[in-house]
Amino acid sequence: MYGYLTQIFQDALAAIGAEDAHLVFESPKVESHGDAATNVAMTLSKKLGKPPRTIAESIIAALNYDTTLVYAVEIAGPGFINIRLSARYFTNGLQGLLDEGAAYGANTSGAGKRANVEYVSANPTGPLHPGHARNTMLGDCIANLYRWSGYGVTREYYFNNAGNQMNNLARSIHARYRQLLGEKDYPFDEENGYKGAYIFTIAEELVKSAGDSLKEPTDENLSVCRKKGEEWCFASILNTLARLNVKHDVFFNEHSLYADGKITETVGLLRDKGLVYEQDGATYIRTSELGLEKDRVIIKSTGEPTYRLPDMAYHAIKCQRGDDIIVDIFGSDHAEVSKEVVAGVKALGYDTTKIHIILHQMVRFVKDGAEYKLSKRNGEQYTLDDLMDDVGVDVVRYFYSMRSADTQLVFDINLAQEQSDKNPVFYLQYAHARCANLFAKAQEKGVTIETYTSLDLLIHPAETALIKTLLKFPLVVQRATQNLEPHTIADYLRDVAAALHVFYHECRILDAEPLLMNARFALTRATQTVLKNGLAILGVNAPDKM
RNA sequence: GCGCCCGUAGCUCAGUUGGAUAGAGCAACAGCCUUCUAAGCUGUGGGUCACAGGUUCAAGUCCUGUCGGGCGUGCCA
Repeated sequence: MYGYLTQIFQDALAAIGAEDAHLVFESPKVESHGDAATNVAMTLSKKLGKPPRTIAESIIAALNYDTTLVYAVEIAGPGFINIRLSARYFTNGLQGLLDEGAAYGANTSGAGKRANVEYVSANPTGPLHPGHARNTMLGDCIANLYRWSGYGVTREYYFNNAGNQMNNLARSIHARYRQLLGEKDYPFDEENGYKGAYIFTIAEELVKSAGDSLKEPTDENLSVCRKKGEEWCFASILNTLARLNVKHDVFFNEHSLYADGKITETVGLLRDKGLVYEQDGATYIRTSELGLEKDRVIIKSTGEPTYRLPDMAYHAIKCQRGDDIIVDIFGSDHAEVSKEVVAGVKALGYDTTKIHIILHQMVRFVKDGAEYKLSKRNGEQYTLDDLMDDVGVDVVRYFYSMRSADTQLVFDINLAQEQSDKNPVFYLQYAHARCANLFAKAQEKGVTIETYTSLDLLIHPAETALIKTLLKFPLVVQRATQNLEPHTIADYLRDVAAALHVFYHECRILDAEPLLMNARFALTRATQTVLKNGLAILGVNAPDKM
């Protein structure tokens, strides 16, 4: 939107010998401040040793612009330069929007580059619960943003089907299996075991397929339980993700790191750097020498690595792949670990500046005004599937995408369940459906709109306000990508919907004069396009009817 | 104790990388449907931006401290 302005201002700045100035435009909150404003004169004050307003005057004097696009340029306040654009500037932009259509909002800043986004990465020890959705949505939307910025994107899922957690799963299943065979008092590890009802489901399937042949808790039988559990849980997770319309390109099994010797290799490399020592039978990494709080165990005295070590080996592999950007999504409980992993990978000599770690705060659930616990004492648990059943996929996707990652978000189950105007996602979808409905109505009446010819007629305040909002979309996408903040898309789309509703309310479309009707349909199509494209980034449907 | 994240309207949250008069939704109140979808629009009330200092032309935003919350501080992940 500020492309032309940037160009003419850069020329003017060069003319006064300040070509390296930091030039930024913003859209003023107050209408009397014009359509675009820059504080560049104030930022130059110190460097040039002149008062801001004087600098602003010389910039304006050096400014050459097309008067059919720029209506007025003036100095205001302490030294702001306010620019008022002419209607033509906006209608040109609107025409560009219509020409780009489904691609409007995309940019090519990532052309030829590759981004790897790792998210979800839940181990196959149970169904996904609503807390997992935050990680999932952040990752999925960020991956979408990279795609809109022209990157080649790989969506990756890292999982571990070995180790302690899986052993617990196997023992839990086996205990439930024995209980189902009639031994009601067969001991279940209440402290470490998985208490969910799904464990009974898995055990029941084992009873059906294997009878009582797995009765003894031998390594062999437990391994059958583990395998069955893994398959069941993974199927459950993939099914949930499919409902959410989340699809990964790569599933990376932690176990492969052992098979390929990457674990031993990584320890060896760290040892060569003098970063490894033994104590009390365990192997430590000197993270305290890498700027962190203390040293950490990477191999337990039992000989098993802790989660840090495979994570380091995994990230080393990710760094070797040649992606330009590597994104990891973690809950804030992984904050310390992620620092350790990055420090370790950096110590191995990799460029860790391309690793971006998104830490998100936890989600609290509220129902009927009180804290809602996802897992009950009796082993029953509220899953992400349950949540989708209760509120719908679009609501889930939107609610988890609408907040910044660093807020401790409160998920109000009642509000999400509300199929009414209280629910913010419907506000956006309704706006899109309204646009679609206008075209449907036009078709009914036999009105055909093939080309848009008279955009200059769009001069109603509600129309220009809407156009201005629509033209910000590419900038919003760019910023959201750069900052890895998908929630700004959700915020922006609310503005678009609000502007559309005002336009719809104040301007008749179908019964306007033919030329004006044509122009208003152009604006309607443009709005529909932005809503659809924006919702696509969030992965939320844009229905034609509601 | 220490580290990280946070504290903005009654509630849930934005806040354009330090800009002009701090915004939105919900909740409350008052209006608008014989007219393209009222899941909409318009208006009103609601704030010591946790608190105290500091940095500068300018601070919700940056720095320091205090208070309050979350998460870490495992040879769990």
